[in-house]
Order: sequence, then C-alpha cells, then structure tokens
Amino acid sequence: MNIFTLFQEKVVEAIQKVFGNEENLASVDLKKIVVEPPRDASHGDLATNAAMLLAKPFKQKPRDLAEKLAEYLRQDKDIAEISVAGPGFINIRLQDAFWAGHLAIILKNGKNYGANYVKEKRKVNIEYVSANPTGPMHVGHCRGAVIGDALANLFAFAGFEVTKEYYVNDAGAQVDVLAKSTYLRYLEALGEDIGAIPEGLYPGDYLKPVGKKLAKIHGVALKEMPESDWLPLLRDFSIDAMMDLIREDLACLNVRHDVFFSERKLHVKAEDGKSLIDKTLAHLEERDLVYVGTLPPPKGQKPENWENRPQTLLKASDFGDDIDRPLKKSDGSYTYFAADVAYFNDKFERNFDDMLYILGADHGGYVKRLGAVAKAIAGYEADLSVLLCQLVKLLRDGEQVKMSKRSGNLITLRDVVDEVGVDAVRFMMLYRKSDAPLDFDFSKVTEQSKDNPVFYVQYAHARAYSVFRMAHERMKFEENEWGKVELSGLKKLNDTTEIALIQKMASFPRIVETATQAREPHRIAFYLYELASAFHAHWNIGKDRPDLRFINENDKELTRARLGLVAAIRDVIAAGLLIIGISAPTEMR
RNA sequence: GACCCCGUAGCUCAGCAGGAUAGAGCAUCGGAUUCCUAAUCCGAAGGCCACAGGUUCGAAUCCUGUCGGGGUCACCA
Repeated sequence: MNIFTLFQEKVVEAIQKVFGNEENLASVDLKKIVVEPPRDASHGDLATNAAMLLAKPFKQKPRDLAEKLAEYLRQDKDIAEISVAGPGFINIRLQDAFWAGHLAIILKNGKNYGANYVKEKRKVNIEYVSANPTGPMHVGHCRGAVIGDALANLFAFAGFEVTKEYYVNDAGAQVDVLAKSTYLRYLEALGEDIGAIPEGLYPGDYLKPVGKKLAKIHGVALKEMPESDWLPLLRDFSIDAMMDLIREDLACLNVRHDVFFSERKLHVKAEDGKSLIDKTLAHLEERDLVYVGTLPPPKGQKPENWENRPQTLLKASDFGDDIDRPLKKSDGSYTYFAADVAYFNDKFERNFDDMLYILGADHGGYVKRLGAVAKAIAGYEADLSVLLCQLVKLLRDGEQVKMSKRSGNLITLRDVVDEVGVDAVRFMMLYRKSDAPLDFDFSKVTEQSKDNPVFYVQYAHARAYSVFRMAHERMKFEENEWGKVELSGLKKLNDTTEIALIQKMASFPRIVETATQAREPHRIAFYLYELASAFHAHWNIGKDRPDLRFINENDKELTRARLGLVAAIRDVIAAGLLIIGISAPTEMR
C-alpha cells in the first residue's frame, strides 16, 4: 500500500464532499492533485497542492479553499495535525499510531513490501544486451545489460509479467566472418601456421578454443571439404560457442535472460515456402504500407556517393518516422530492418502489451523507426518504448582508455567484473540516470571501493544483522523473533527519529511506482542510499543518547519493538537490493 | 543540413508528468571511537540550476530560440 495514494484519495474525497456543489468541479483534473512528502520535514508528514489547483476554476483564494479542506480532513482519525501554509499548501501530520501501524504492515509484507502494486498485470517484454554473437562481451555492453536487468526485476516486483529477451543477430554477413575466422583457428589447432589474422576477420584469442574443439571433433575432415560445405557447419558451431561465451559473461554480471531469440528463425522458410519475414511483409502489403521507391539522399552527406536505387520501402513516415525505411536491398534481399519488423510482429503475436528495448546511444536513430514499426503493426494494441543508455567512457587514472578491436586491447566485461566485482559494477551502472553519459574510472572504483556507495548500502544491511547478533548474545533473542512484534509493542516507537525512519520506509512503494512508470531503475539505487544513510545516522544517535539504542537490556519489550524497526529496514533494503541485483550481505568485516 | 541526449556547488551527479529556503557524495576545514562493526556519524564552507525570452498564482522542472559538450543520420549489422 502506498500511503501517498491513500491520502490522495482522501483529499479527493474531501474535495467532492466540501465543494460538491461548485459548478466548475467537473473541469478540475483531480489527477493533478498530489500528496507527497514535503521538502522540509518540519512542515509535516504529507503535503498537498489541492487548494492551489482549485483556486482558478473556483475563483477563490487558495488559502481560503485550503482552510475549508483542512477543516474537513481534520476529522480523519489518522491525522494529528493539519495546517495551511505558504501559498496554500495543506500540511498534514499523522498520528504516531498510524506510523506504528504502518510499520506493522511493512513487517507483515517483509521483502514484498511495495511489490505487486499494479492493478492490470500487463505482459512486458524487455529486450536488452542483444550484442552480436561474434565474441565476448565488452565493457560497452555492461550498462545496457545492468539497466535492462534491473528494469526487468523492477517490473516483475511491481507485478508485471516480465520476459527478459535477447535478440541474437545471427543472420548477417558478420556470421560468415565469424565462421571464417573460426576456420583459421581450426587450421591453427591442426598445427598449421596461419600467420597474422587477415584484415576483416576477427583476430581475438577467444576463437582459439573453438578451433581446438573443432579439430578434436572433426580431425582433418573439414580441411578436406570445400568452403561451401564447411561454412554452414562452422556458422552454427561458432555461433553456439559464442552464445555460450556470452551467457557465461552475462552470468558474471548476474544477468540471465528468459528467451534468446534467433534472427535466423525469421529467415527460415516454413513448409509453405515462406519465412516469417515474408509473411509479415505480405501482411503489411495487404494494408498498403509497402511500396517500391527511391529515397532522397541524406542531407549533409557527400552527395557524390549517392546512388538512386529503387527499393522496397515501408511507409514509416505515415507513423511518425522522418523517412520511409528500406525493407529490401536493391538486390532484393531483406534488410536488417525487415527482420526487425518481423521480430516485432512475432513479439506482438506472443501477446505482449509492452515491448521495451534497451539500446545504446549509438542506436538513437532507431527510436523513431521502431516506434513506427510498432504503430504500423500493433496500432494502439501494444506499446513499444525505447530506453537509450548513453555511452560509458572508460577511464584509468583520469585518462580515457582507448579500445580498438584491431590492436586487441579490448576490455571485456569480464575484465571489469574481475577487477571491481559484480556488485560494484552493477551499482555504478545504476547510480546514474541512463540518459546521462557515464564516466567509469577503474582506478577510482577500485581504489575508493570503501567509499563506493554500494558498500554503504550493503553495510547498512549488514549492520542490521549486527544488531540481531548482539540481541541474541546479550538478550537471547532468537532469529525467528527479530521481526515478530505486536502492534501494541510497536507503539513504543515514538521518538521522532524512529518515526522518521518509518516514514522513509513508507516512501519505498512510491519510489517503486515512479521508478516503474518512468522506467528509471536508478531511482531505487538512490533511494537505497538515502535509506541506508538514515539508518546509519540513527545508529549514531545512540552514541549521544543511549536511551535510543536498539538494544536496551533493561527493557525486553522495547528492544523487541526496536528489533522490529531494524528488521523492517533490513527487509526494505533487501527488497531494493534484490531489484537492482546486488547481494545483501549479513556481515562485512 | 536533420534528429536524439546532456549542460545544477571546485569535481562526480540527484532533483524535472511545475510547488514552499535547490540536495547528496568526493575534495577542503573542524569535530565524534572506554558506548549496538568509525566500511559510520555530526558541523562549516561552497550556487545568476549554460544564456535569453515565453506560459502561470508559482519554473532547475514545461515551450521557443541561442551557445557549449556527446551521439546518430541511405542497400552494414
């Protein structure tokens, strides 16, 4: 339950009761009335802008309206104090008992507090990573992988039905390049001197084991075949090998997909001689959305390279794109885009309501055309949205690390994880909103790992357990008693600092909602940092005020209540860490 | 030429479906440890929210334009 929504409903109800006979009430957009935590805690627990929004349509002073609403709301048993301030804000302070009751709710829900808030359980497809299966994953892939994964967890937590998907680009020319590169490594494994890897092929060492494996399975057999025979064989073999490699890389980051969708599947002819792309295009043709034409040359490019070629085009500009997009190359074969269209169609036929694409900033030009595809195929029956992650700039000691495939100083995802650890990598990637570029300085992340916010949050979780351990040692509290408190016991928690902690936890469901709606998993990371900070601060208050320490050996019931508070914090932090996919240690030394 | 993202403290960034005095961390300076892990906390200092207009009761937040930084732009994948 989100207390802000709860009180928003109460305020709306109050408006209808108090101003029911205002003729302009119908014209007021009640959704714009918000109840939120005031910026300054001294204003109260909740604040609403209702009166200010009503002032214009009602032609009355906002403060007068606020007074009337406040008078009505004052009857609410949960409200301790209500006042009008500033230009017409209504500030509400709630009864301590309300917060005790809310703490009981948190404890009852445990790690599911804030979960499953959605009323309509939409089917959501989140496609992320989708790196080409031609080698190991490099750092550049990290960000999308982590953001996509955290977003998927977030949506699942919110109560959506989520499928995590990886689109395997295994149909283009790069696959032949891969197969040929593997073939060389195979020859090498047979003892031949292959010299330097020729320009245009993949030089990476990661293909060596694949070549060896081939030599082991096939001996010299492949060597004696013509290329037309070994090529298709090696395509499959090396793609499988690369996908295994990628899956392992992703596992290092704790990223696991539900579906790996092969692009080749879209090109394969079915029994009726038609591929999925054929069928999708036929369907679009029926609706007159496809035509043969030529595209204008892009402005700002050298026009001398431009050739006027008739191509099969999708009328993407009818659906918000800048220009129409080619479905077929001039030689009649399908473009990559055509496969994309068929792929979207496939997702649509799998009944997803929302398709999310997590793409790198270098794919910014795709946003409009993907949107057009969705509109053309699904109309308003499904939503497609694209989340662009800006690029990661890799630094070491403040110097940019240059990567180039040719010189072989490619920094892989695994290098990064090995050096700084999964938790730190994931947190770093999420401790920034995705549409801002990210500087990732190795030396900083490793050297300052103690100052890394991830440890700060994890430490708060560990600290909770430290309290439990101490409670066990000193007062014989057992593990199953940590969060077990009656409401009457929780009412002992009436210090303002304790209430403030409960309030901080109470905003978690709201954060989950806004993070889901805005598709911004970084909000969870920031929230966790704040909650951890509040907990650490409260802990230290115990130094000056021993009466506020969690453990009070003279009062078992008070201690029990405070352990409840700690358990709730532990649960909320654990829930948040689970969403962003970071471990929640019970001890850090 | 067009499109997308960004511009907030010395540095790295939050805040942006409009709300009250713009917040953290780092760095700087000053404090807290016989006391539940100091991987922590408390305090000080630090701002024309790039600039200029507009919308309104109210703008860091929305709109337009300018400047600056990054990315992208026809049969590649």
